[in-house]
Amino acid sequence: MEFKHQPTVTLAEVAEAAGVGESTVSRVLRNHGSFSGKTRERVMAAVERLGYVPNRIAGTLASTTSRLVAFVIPSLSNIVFADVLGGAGAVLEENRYQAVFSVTDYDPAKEEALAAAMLAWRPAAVMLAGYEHTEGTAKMLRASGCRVVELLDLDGDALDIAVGFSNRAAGRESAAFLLGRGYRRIGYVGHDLNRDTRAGKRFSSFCETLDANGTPLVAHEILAGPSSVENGRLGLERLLAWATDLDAVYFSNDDMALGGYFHCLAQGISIPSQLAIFGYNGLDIGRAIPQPLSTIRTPRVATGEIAAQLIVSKAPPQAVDLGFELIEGATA
Amino acid sequence: MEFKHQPTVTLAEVAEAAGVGESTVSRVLRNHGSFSGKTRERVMAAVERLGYVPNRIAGTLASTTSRLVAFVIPSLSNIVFADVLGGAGAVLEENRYQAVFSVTDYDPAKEEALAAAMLAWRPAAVMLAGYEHTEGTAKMLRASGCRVVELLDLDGDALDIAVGFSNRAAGRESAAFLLGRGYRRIGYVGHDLNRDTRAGKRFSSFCETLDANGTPLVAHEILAGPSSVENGRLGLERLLAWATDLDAVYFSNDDMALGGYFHCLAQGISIPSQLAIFGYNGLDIGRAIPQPLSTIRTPRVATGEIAAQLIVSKAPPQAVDLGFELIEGATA
DNA sequence: GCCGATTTTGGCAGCGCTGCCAATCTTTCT
DNA sequence: AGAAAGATTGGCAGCGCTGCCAAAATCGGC
Repeated sequence: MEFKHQPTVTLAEVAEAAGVGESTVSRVLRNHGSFSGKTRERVMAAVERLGYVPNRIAGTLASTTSRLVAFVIPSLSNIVFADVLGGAGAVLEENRYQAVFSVTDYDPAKEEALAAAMLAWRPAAVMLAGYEHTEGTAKMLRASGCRVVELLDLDGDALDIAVGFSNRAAGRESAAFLLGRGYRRIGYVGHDLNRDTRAGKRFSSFCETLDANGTPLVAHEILAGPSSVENGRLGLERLLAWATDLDAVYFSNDDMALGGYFHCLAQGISIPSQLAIFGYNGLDIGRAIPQPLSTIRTPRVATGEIAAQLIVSKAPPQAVDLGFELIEGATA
Repeated sequence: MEFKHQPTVTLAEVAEAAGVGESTVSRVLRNHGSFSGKTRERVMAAVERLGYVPNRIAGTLASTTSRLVAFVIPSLSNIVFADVLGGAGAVLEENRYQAVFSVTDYDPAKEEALAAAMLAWRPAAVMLAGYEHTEGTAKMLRASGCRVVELLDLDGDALDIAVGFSNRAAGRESAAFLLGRGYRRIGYVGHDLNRDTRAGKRFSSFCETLDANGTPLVAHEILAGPSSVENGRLGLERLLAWATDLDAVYFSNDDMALGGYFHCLAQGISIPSQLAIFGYNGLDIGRAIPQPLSTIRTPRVATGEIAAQLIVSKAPPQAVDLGFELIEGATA
């Protein structure tokens, strides 16, 4: 059994107490339509006296319009999604929208199930990470008629709105930067790419760029789990165990790169002279370590904000490229 | 204007298509009550054919029971709350509950407004951080009749359910640990304590413990902004500028402590011989740095999980102490 | 093949609010 | 003062679903 509410004050009771009609109370409370100043006062007094809290469930049903925005994100422990959620949440709050979320754990099947559960709330919009959805998910979203926002990726075809940046471009520019600095024997340390397809896109375009330069990737180490500092450390340790003459390593993101950085610190490998390190995301912590991390800063909070704004303002379908910024730190 | 849905399939249409009554469809879909196997098949076929997605708004209204759980948290960029949210979200998902959230930015007035907005959704429970709420918030929550869970703090009186651990005990044990290691000239670097009252509790009981030992806190530096690695670095730099003979520094949390650690690394201050560092939270990254951070590990994910379980299982009012673990790293 | 017990069903009144429309009250203008 | 134009109101039918209850179908045993 679900939780059953104790009897609460209803709009009808407020109307009764204020000696006005229900619709009048509704108008006053939503500040919509016209009513006199004294009516307003009487209604507000009754609301105050009875401690009335409007029932949004009923309101949403009656108006068949929704101010819910559903987020279906891969993970919350990954700061990236927390940032996006935070950025979007702030904008939605200002506009009296409500954010609902669920976490897929990078599992497409789970994404489909959760998206379906979300649609049952008849949200104004559903926000998801990236373009890689099951066919069922895509079909369901299209049929739902609600707005769909795909976040943090622009390499693909959007269902409706897309906000983010190109991961392929990020991979490409990372490679170009390292090549420009003269590094030639480059390795890669990453986490599970089947699940994090955006990291996969970065990696493949990174490799293509190296190939085009005639200096293909020398070695890579891919760990099964999610990205983490510890996995980054471990990954670099393993990579260096057999690829002994690397001059630079590209990491799937800053968490991993920090792990690599710490490994070097602990092993006395000097950065960047012996080994250069390059990350992805531009986390704040990367700027606070003794040698600021060379990385690409992504507009995570802005992605959430813009996405929310587009929904709130009922913008037409579009893809918004927020770009990213390459940060020349001290590690590469 | 809010988003208006395109006409969707309703339960009545499914009933019509399947040639059964509405209540029968409802029973089959919720797997509740009795119905024959062939009826089930016919209903499911119609559902499939029409692409029916139940409307939870209507269902919730009709049943006056809710499977929404509202989170009112101070911040999402602080990993602590993201962890709690993640832990709770997983459990709620399994039980077909839905998480809704909003972010107060550590502002009690905003918390009150957001709590009110949340109650309008008639959630089964509201989860908040700690005990420090405005009187209005407390009154509203009590009157709502919905379950209330206060998280991450046990030093105070719970409105209904509390899940977490004692921040005062954490502060005390941190002090005792440092004293036990022989440190006597101890300083503190923290972030805005008026807003983060849990950090405030740790700090005050930390100081009390030092006082009781006859070796009061030597110096402290409190930064205005939120906790961050950069603020930790800056805070320690400032502290050491005038408190030159400290032998240990207690930080308001691991983010700050990491900043301090990096400052020492960059300045060639050897840890812990010249200066010991102690944090709070037990973030993973603290274990991946060359010298594992000495800190207190808090059960953040478990806090969320347990809180969600108590709500799902309709547990009676109670305070659950999940404790914490002091980690003897290499920095103190 | 009939009767009571049990399982399946359908009908329909709400859940609490909003949207629409008609009714009432004020103003304003001639 | 009388009429037209506006400004305020209240009534009430839903929004789509669930809960309750009675009706219909099925079952079992003699």
